[in-house]
Amino acid sequence: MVGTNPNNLTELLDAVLKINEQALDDNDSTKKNELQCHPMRQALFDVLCETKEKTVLSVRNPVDEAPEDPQLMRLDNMLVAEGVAGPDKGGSLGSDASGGDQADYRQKLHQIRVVYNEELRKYEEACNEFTQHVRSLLKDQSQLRPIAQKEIERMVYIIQRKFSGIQVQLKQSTCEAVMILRSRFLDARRKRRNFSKQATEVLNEYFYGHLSNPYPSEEAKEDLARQCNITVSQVSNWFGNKRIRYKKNMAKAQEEASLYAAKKNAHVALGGMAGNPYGMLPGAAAAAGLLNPYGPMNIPGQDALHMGMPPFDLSVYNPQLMAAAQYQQQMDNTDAKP
DNA sequence: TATCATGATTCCCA
DNA sequence: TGGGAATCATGATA
Repeated sequence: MVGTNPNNLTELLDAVLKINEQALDDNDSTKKNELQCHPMRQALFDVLCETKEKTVLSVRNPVDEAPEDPQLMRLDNMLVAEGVAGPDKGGSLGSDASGGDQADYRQKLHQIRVVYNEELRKYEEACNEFTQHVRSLLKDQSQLRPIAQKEIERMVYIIQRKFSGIQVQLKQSTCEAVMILRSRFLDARRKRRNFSKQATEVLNEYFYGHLSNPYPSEEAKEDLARQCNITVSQVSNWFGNKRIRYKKNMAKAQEEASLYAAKKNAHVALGGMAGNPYGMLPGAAAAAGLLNPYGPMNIPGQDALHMGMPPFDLSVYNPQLMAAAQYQQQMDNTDAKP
């Protein structure tokens, strides 16, 4: 409690009441000054503040019950994880998303980031401006009525809590926008897009070139993925599908196989032995373009292809053809199993 | 618009 | 955990 002389206090209260009665206004500067300069002014001010503190403000004390808002923390964490808040990570959908989608996703995420930061900046500006305004207003008011610094701080805190609610809304709607964007692009992952013709060529060449063991190693998959400009998991999917479908539709697959073998062999015939992965003899390779490369198998139209050609089995010279036969045998054995 | 082709997903198994 | 098999979903084509 502030130490005061009761007589002086009464005198000052009288002065205040007198001033109030006379409806203190801007023109009454003499009275104002009188009040401001009164030796007991500060003492009375302190007493009134203390009383006010005890009677009114003790009922609610929000500053003491101010734990960190868990919702806000969750939103903050999420925004940082998604790359909207904090350092710009560029956004990522994981390895399954195709390159074009990734870029599109990143661009849209960047837009959200820009809008979010802009709104956040505006919010902070407004919050500061309003807080400052209230501070100075209360400070002015404290000239005339008992407002302690503590009360001003409390008021500022209340204002900031209110603004915090707006901030939560902003963060919430930003999170929602990111979620919508994310789900849209993850759904787009299911959108099937055919690989380029070149990519299919590369994959088929590898498949038919390794028919005896059409299971590319991780390194081979990575290499194929690079060549085809697709992901390793797409390569795995492709080989998984290809093996199954080759087995299911052998006749058609064999036609395709002969096509690829012919293509490869024609290339070898032109280019000689250099770079021939199958080690085929050039002469036989040239013939392979006309013959069924999967000799031991039944290929539609095989007889026509053989017309006028000596009846020899190319697979003797071509490991690829041997491999095809082996794979065929393997498939037959698998199918024969109960 | 129906049908086929094909990339992706899911479930199960060794 | 990788692969087989079934299935889904969508693109391409007649």
